[in-house]
Amino acid sequence: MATNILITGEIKRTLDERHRLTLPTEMANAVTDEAGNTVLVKERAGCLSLWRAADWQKRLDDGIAIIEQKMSAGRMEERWSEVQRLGRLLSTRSKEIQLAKRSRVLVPEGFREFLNVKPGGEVMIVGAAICIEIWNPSNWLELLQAEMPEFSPLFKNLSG
Amino acid sequence: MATNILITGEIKRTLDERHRLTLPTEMANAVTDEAGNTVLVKERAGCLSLWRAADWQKRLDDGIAIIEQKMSAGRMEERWSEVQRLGRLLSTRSKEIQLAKRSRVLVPEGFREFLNVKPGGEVMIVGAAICIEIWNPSNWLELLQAEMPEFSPLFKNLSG
DNA sequence: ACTATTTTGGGTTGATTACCCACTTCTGAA
DNA sequence: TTCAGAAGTGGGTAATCAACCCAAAATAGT
Repeated sequence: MATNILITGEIKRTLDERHRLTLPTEMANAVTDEAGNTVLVKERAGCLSLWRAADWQKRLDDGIAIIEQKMSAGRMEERWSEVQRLGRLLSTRSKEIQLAKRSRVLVPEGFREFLNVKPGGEVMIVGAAICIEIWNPSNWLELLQAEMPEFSPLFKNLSG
Repeated sequence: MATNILITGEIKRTLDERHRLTLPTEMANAVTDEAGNTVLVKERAGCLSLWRAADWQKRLDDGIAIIEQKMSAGRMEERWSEVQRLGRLLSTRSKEIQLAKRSRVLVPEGFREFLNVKPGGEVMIVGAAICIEIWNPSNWLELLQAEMPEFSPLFKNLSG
């Protein structure tokens, strides 16, 4: 459950008929904190990510700090609505869950349309260093095609 | 019933024929104070919010403080309109209610048109950190589309 | 005061999910 | 190649909870 190890790897899995998905055990452990909690996040259309709840909290705190900083310059009246706004957006974007048997995710209602993979369909599970991402295969391909050109020269340099 | 924990979560519910709707128990507890009171507030067209009575009071007090501050600095004519505005706010914007058993809210007369959801229709219930909000689904979608673009870059920066 | 209508609380049902177990597949060692 | 253990998959079952329905209570109207 060490966090100082980067989460890596890419694997294809299928979503079962009940919207469940088994993660590679190693990855599952990496996104489960001491309390057994994980946070599921809507990243972009066709992509969800999973975080150790503790790590996510930290990221969130940083975000709040920035907003507070901005707010302190503004009027008191606006503080309330800003906090409200942040909370609201957080609610749509993320949800705390726990993995069944420590390695199976149930993709909850509301996250399903976002991922846009039908039960029985395939997803890509990708380690993204600090979290893992669950991709709709076609969105994943799209991203690769867009980003590979930048990545490729880098890769050439390293191997040359 | 701690206030230092953010209220989060997003869920779709339906309004019954009697203008009632059941909240998730956890959320219901979060907006109910020791005396069992909750305040229902007209937030904007298509959106109502629910507060622990004590928290709402605090927000009101902050608002009053600002108005007093403005008034003492401002001209006489502004006094009246501000006072008038405050009065309207107090009498029409919010109402103290209590949740029925099983965490059921009755949306009172006067708040119904504001929410603009027909009995039998659907609403989104959204945790907004310090309160929970009840949204007309189409207004909710509208807001998300408007605010998501500004929200996402903020978080992108944090992970980079 | 009695009836009709609305409001409120409580019970029921059906769908969803958590939990569990059994079967299959994969991996690595002998 | 075979075997043992781990990893992954599928599915049955029980518990949970929202939506619905109904009965009791409250309110209004005549």
